[in-house]
Amino acid sequence: MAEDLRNKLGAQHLPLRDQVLTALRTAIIDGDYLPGERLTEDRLAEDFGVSRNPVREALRVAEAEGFVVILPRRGAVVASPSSGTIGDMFAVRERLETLAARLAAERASAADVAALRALLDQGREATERQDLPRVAELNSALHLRILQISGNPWLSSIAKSLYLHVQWVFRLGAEQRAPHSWAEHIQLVDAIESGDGDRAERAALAHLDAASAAAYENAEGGYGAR
Amino acid sequence: MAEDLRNKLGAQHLPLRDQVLTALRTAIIDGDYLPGERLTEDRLAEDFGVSRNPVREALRVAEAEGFVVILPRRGAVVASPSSGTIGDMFAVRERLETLAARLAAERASAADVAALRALLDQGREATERQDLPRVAELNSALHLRILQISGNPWLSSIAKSLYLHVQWVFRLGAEQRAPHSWAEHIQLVDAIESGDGDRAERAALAHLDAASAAAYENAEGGYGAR
DNA sequence: AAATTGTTCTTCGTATACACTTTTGCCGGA
DNA sequence: TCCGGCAAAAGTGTATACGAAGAACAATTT
Repeated sequence: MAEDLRNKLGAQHLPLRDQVLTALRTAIIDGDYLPGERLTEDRLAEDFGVSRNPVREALRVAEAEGFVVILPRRGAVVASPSSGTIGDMFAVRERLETLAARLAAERASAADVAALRALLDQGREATERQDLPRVAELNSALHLRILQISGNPWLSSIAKSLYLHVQWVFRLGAEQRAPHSWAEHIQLVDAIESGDGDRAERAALAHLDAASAAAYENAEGGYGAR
Repeated sequence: MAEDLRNKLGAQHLPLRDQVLTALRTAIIDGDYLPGERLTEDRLAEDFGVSRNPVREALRVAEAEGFVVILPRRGAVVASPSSGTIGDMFAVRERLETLAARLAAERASAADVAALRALLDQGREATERQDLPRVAELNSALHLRILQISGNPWLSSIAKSLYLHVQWVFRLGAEQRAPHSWAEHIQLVDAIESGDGDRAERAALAHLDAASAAAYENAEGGYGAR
């Protein structure tokens, strides 16, 4: 069986449109392109060094993901993360991530738990080093991993896109909460390891409530501008 | 603010890519393009009578929505609705739509309830006429409306895309359950009208459990083919 | 029969063109 | 000065063509 499709030449070829999409997302999340900013196709094409076509295709997906808003004949502008309030986002996360925690608890293998523990360690270390961007990154990695362990592809794909927005809100403000939340992560992983779905769900809920409260506090000043 | 952007001339112009996307989705949902079928850009362009560009852009979004799978350098094939099992889908719907029902109960205006009742009536009538496609359509319309009434844009947008897949599974099999489920819909709308969030959530849950059971029964034979 | 080579089909990206809309900036007039 | 309106500029939407590269499949050779 020549099942080496994974290593075929073309399979590892990342189409430009995907690279552009990734670059565009990170640029938006990192605040290089600010909410409300106009994104003309020519400008993006130049920024990324490609032609208009890959840019256009990336823009359509970015729109579907909610990172840009496209008005017919007027072009794309960076969406406002506040549109779709923070509270609404947390309400959905609460439903989704608690389910993920429960499923993960019921299905996690020893290897899965080990991977989570490893992330936990790296997170603690990064926290000690006060490396906030890294902490935020590991925070995302941990949650994404739990989603994946849950084994529910719908959950996983929905939450993945949702989580990019979480990061966006995070970066624009409450990054300093990340260290604080790390203790809750340990509770969550412990609960998953125990295999107790109810307990895992409770831990996830507690974590989200705390994060939500912090986000609100932090948002008092920040958003809604434009 | 003179935010009359909605009624500007160009604003009501539907770009071809959007029309193509809609047509593509319905073609897939209706089974005109079958799971596993190869979709070459030229073929689609010809089918829809447009050039390749709008097709490509529509394909990227369809991929993001999970209706097609795109393999680099090999093109797009229609996804299998079974990928991401039915059970997984219902698990997510349960979390999301119960929340929607609760929020809708808490926020529904009299006009909202009236709109739901109107859909209910149309549904009853279509059921009596044994017009199954129409019943399925109204079923979606009702659920989508509840989502919208919930007022949570995240919930709404996520569930909207999820619901297209629900329809897909539906059409490929369990369409005959729709009439049966109509009684549950009445319960649900009653609960929403009452303003009792808990009760609405319970009604939504009951509805989903019944739908899930029916889907399972119906799926025994059907999917996973190819 | 197995391996190799060619041929063809497609996708991917670029470039170009052009119609049509929106935006902008300028101008003259009140 | 401020206003309205008009014309140029900018930008999107769509179509088309072309070349490069990979994948699929058939033909050929070993």
